[in-house]
Amino acid sequence: MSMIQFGPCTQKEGDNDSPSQDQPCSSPSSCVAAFLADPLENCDNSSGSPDLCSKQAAIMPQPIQADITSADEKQLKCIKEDFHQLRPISPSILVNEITADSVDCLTSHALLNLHSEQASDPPQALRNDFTSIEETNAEIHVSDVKKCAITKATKSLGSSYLAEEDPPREESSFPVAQIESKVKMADEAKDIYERSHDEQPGPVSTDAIAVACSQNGLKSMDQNMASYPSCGLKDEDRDVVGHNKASPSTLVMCPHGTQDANKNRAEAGKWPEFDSTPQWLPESLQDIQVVDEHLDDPGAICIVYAENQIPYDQEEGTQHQRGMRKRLQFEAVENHQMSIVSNSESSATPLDMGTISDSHAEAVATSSNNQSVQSVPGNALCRLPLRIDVSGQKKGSSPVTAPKPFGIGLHLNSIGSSGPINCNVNKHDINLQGQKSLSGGNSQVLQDLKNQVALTNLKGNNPATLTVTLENNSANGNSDEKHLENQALKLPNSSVSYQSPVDAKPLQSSLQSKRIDHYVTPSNIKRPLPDGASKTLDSTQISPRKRRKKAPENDGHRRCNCKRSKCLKLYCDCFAAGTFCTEACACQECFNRSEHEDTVRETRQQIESRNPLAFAPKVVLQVTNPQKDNGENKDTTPASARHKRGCNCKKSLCLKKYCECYQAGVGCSFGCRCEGCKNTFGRKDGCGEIIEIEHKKSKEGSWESDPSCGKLEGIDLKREPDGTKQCQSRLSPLTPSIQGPSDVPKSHCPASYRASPESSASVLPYYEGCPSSPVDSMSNNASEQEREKTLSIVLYDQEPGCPSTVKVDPFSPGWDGFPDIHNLSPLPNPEASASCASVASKIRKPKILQTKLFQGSARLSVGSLCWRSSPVTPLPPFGEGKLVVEPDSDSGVHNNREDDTPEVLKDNCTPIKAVKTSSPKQKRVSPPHRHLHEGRSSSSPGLRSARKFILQSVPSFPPLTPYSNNPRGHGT
DNA sequence: GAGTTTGAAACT
DNA sequence: CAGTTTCAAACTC
Repeated sequence: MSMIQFGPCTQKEGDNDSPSQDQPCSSPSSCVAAFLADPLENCDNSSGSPDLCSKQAAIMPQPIQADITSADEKQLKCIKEDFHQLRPISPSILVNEITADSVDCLTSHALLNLHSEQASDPPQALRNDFTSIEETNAEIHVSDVKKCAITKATKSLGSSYLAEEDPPREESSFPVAQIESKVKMADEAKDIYERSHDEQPGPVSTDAIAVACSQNGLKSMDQNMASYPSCGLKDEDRDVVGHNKASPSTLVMCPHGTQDANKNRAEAGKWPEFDSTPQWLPESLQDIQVVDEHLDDPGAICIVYAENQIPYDQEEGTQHQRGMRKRLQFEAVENHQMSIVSNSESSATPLDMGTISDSHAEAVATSSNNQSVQSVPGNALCRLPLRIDVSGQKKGSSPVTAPKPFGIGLHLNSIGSSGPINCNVNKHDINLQGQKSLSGGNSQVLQDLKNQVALTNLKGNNPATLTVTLENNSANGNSDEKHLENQALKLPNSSVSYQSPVDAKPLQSSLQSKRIDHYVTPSNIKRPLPDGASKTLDSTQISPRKRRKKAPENDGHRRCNCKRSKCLKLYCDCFAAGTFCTEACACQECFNRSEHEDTVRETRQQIESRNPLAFAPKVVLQVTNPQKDNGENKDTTPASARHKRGCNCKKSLCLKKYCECYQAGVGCSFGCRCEGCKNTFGRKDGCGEIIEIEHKKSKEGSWESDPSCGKLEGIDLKREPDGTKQCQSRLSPLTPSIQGPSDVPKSHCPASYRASPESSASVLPYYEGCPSSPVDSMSNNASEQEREKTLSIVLYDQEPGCPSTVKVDPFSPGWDGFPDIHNLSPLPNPEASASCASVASKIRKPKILQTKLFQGSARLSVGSLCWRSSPVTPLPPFGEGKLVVEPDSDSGVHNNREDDTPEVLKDNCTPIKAVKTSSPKQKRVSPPHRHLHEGRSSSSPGLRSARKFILQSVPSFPPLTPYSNNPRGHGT
């Protein structure tokens, strides 16, 4: 079918001459953008003016709107043709679906529109379309999960349709009321459009979303097209299109680079007549604007979210008319790296998926308010590095390009937990909470949203807080969801919270860098929801104790139980998470309420003054940048998560939730000062399981006793005076595994992990993306163990430095999720270094190389990720964690950006401070750089070769560079 | 459910 | 910066 049109999304390998133009569909979002753009691309083919069509359509960076250039007869024709072709497919629908599923928080609105406006479209058609889409996905690199999401979305649509015709068959489906509201909104938009149309034929205001497809326009398109089969255009439609007057809901996706945008802007004045682009955009597009403004980030996709589109029922009227837009920029994360799913096919990053689906759900939820959202695709992890462009939001001015997402972070304290998806974007804070099963606790959710919004406002500077929480309602989850879950992470609950660090600083910094940190909070992990946690109960009515017990699980949101801190200290999870306490909290004398906003703000500031990172995510999920998402990297996993500061466990062995690392479901890192670490997610040694082997040999009693240890031999764990473990490698530097090409990749994974737990390690917690989730691994213990052995050994060898010995200052600038090679090298103690030196030294490479190695390993080691977590490791009761996905450390290498460090971290943490914060008590030896050098020099050829291999095999991470499949863009 | 343990956060 | 205290969650019984 016409679906072929979408094919381009994948990028034409051959066509990618102009970076700006061709954006690889590295990430779902990007794919989506491409998707949208595709139709236009077709134009290219036909018209011969490739750039024009596609660019116009896609480009539209912010100001976009105006981009639509003069109507070229030819183009018009082309457009018409394209349109005609698309028509059958109902591109808009497709877009909507895709958007909903793939784009975070973007599409819900569009979806609604669909329901309201496109009721006429047969669900089946949609399904068909989706099917086509799914087919297309392969090219697009959409993971299966995503596909599922799409499918689900489709179903949802279908249900929606049904709903219109036949009221709510499903609770989760869009209620008629919503539809009506949507219609109403559309009407309003239309009115606005008309008015504006009369008033402003000219350039589109910043608010207006580029693609002039107003809802009306879409509607007209859909409705009117029928009457104009030939071209599907009507005068009316033309007008709509031609006038920038994009309705608030207008969404534009522009895969193209800024340049194009500028170009379009220049032409903006011409608008009118017809610019095909806008018109052709699907409705969904109307709602969402995706702009790729980043020159440096070819793959990055910026999504603009019109505030007015936020479906808050309450705010419908006002918001619609507002020119403010919220822009989400999704960095096209290379799915591979992030890909969680075991599915080889899925190149899509879990994050993306989660984001998408969540967004979808979220959007729906938002629009519907209390309505439950059904189609939340489950647990897909959102690894998508999101970028929210907050800058432009408040004022509606042209959106400023948001800084590339550094990553996703989990705040251990983050409240958001399971279930709800919160997208708080800046001022308006699009705080959407979509719950799969909204049947209950809506009020609570609402309250939470309010709180968050309030909080966001409170944060003021805070550019944006996006919290996406995917809650896995196994109970309620439909098969699709479950399916997604399975594919995705198998996390019981995964939540992604995207939060700006609560404060302005981060914001500021982000503004500077134009980036925002993304925090992912798998709250689910941390605290699985109990069944029914409907927490509409008034907390006050419940005894503190009861509440306390209940609180944690509520609707997935963490509830505090503070008694003395007044919820104004970091002890308070709510406060720490940057949210207000809710009724569900059992806290006493709580000041963390909207009523005390000022107090809260002040307190926060105070705390931040003390520790700039206080509100930063505790766990950083580092996303490797998939440079090339050619589909080659399907198996690579993306990221790793580490507790920034590291834990300091003494007695819990990092096997209990006392341990923040464990709680967050991440392995301990070098930054941890824990003693006797047995974190099943990964040991701080970096050696992870590898080191365990040595335990037997090691003198450390605790370690020796560790049953888990001993898998691997050849490495000695040595404990440092401070309790940290040192590992001495007895292994020969070169192990067969290393040499073996096939093994190399896997082996790398661990290494990466070890390399810089905090820094760049890009290994995601197994649960997140590892195909071999704990469960899986458990099933495959034998093989897994064996593999681990091999891997561990290899890793060891490859490890730049003795993992255990190497300590990275979590807070060091490099740390922030970026692998700071600087930090990597050092051996804590001479002895350790010496012991490790033999091995490590051989391994060591230039910082950059190491980084790449990590990245590569991350990517390559889907299995490796798993590897970290012991196969046997039970699924930890994940709690909420704040996971931040940060850009690849090494991205810097590829990246033009000078500093990849997340803004939050960057700004707030000076090295000194960082250090201070990170480890007051920990004994860390700053890594002697010399070691690094020595290591390099001494590195054995074999090792070198191994690394080389790694580097070669692993696509460089374009940290900041857009994730594009397009090789060109990376310049690798 | 009460009490204990634990480790982060806060304080000195 | 290190040590101590406070705090609330996690855990145990």
